[in-house]
Amino acid sequence: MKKVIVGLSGGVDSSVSALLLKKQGYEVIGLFMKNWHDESVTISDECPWLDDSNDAMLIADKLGIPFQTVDLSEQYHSRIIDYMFKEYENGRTPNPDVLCNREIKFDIFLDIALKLGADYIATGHYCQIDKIKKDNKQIYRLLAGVDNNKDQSYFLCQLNQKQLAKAIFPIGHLTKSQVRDIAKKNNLITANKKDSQGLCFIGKVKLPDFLKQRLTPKKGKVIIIDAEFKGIKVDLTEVRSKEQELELLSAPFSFSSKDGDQIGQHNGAYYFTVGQRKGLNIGGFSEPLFVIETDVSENIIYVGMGESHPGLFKKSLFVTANEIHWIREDLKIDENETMRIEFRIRYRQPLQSGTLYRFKKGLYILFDKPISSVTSGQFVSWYLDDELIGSGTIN
RNA sequence: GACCUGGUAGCUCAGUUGGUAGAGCAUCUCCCUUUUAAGGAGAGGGUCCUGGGUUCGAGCCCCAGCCAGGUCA
Repeated sequence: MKKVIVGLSGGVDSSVSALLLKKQGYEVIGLFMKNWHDESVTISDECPWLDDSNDAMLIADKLGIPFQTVDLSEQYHSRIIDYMFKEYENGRTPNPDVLCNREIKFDIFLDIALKLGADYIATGHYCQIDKIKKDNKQIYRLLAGVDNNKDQSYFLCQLNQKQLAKAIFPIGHLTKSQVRDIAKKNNLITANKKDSQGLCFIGKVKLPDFLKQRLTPKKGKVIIIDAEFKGIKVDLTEVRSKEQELELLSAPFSFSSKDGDQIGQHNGAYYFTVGQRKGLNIGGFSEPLFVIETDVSENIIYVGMGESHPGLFKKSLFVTANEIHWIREDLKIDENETMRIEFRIRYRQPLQSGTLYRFKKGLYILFDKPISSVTSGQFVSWYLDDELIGSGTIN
């Protein structure tokens, strides 16, 4: 009998995952990860993990499976929190939950599970794994969850073959409402529990407040860039190669404080991110203002008025060579090769179509249509149909 | 110094022939969502510059003053 260790979070998805594994005949063990202690930065009034671990325990009890708790907060701190602060400090916008899967759930947690003698680990993610044989080699495909509204493949975009080989996603073929129905029919106490939100393991936080723990407030200028400003237009007349064209199209704007009027002050450019609307605290305009660029070294925020301001849109993005990640290494393209793909640059974004271009320095994606708020530090993941085949950090 | 224009929610402004005020933006809350964002719904918020006067009644009319911007000497 194969042994599976399931990460029980105390939510309905992992509860049903454990239940289904049990019904499929696996030897199932529930493991609860505690990764965060500090309640001072969360918004919710109560101690979130205490309820969750309690629910996880009750589920394990109900299913008649062994249950354990592990405290990975030290590793979570060094691998996720530190990364987060470093990225924000550099003016990028990290995605800690993508990292959490790569570094915690499918690395440290996986190790623990293997040491406990597990054959697999399982989580309640809405995504699926498919196995194929190619050249006599076993290949694992990461597929989107059937529930189009809940597909969480994006958060697993940094996993590799080794990790996928050990992973089971028992609810990926179900919709959220089916999962809840199963939970109800089996009298699981988590059946009607609200979906978890906020940072994985930490919960809801107000980001600027969270960042203030380590990034000290610094007053700086907010400058408005006119929609007609010539520095926004990309001049392609002198372009000689595709690589050069893509470089220009994906480059960040290099505004200076003279390119527009100062309309206000902020408390630190690194608290803001491209595409952001709320929190600027500047009114008096006929349309909302959006951040179109932040300059952390000069501590300046550049904004534009209206959601269709040209400064919000990009035609291309770049991933440096060492940050390209292929889940399907057998499909990876070499230098000077291209590939038609679909992609998304954030969770729940509808898939966009575009073309990959691989050069020595890295990988470009040329979008079929301009995309708003392309944010450095975020992950782009690319797909063939519903299979996620690779990802990278947006430069 | 004279004249002109304006002083209405945090900001930018609208308020018809006088009947005790509105819009956008901002803010807050909720929803959505394993938080880059965005998006959706709702809410709060005004001595209508001050002091007089006319009127049953004034943000709107009259007078004086204060403040801001402008024009002319």
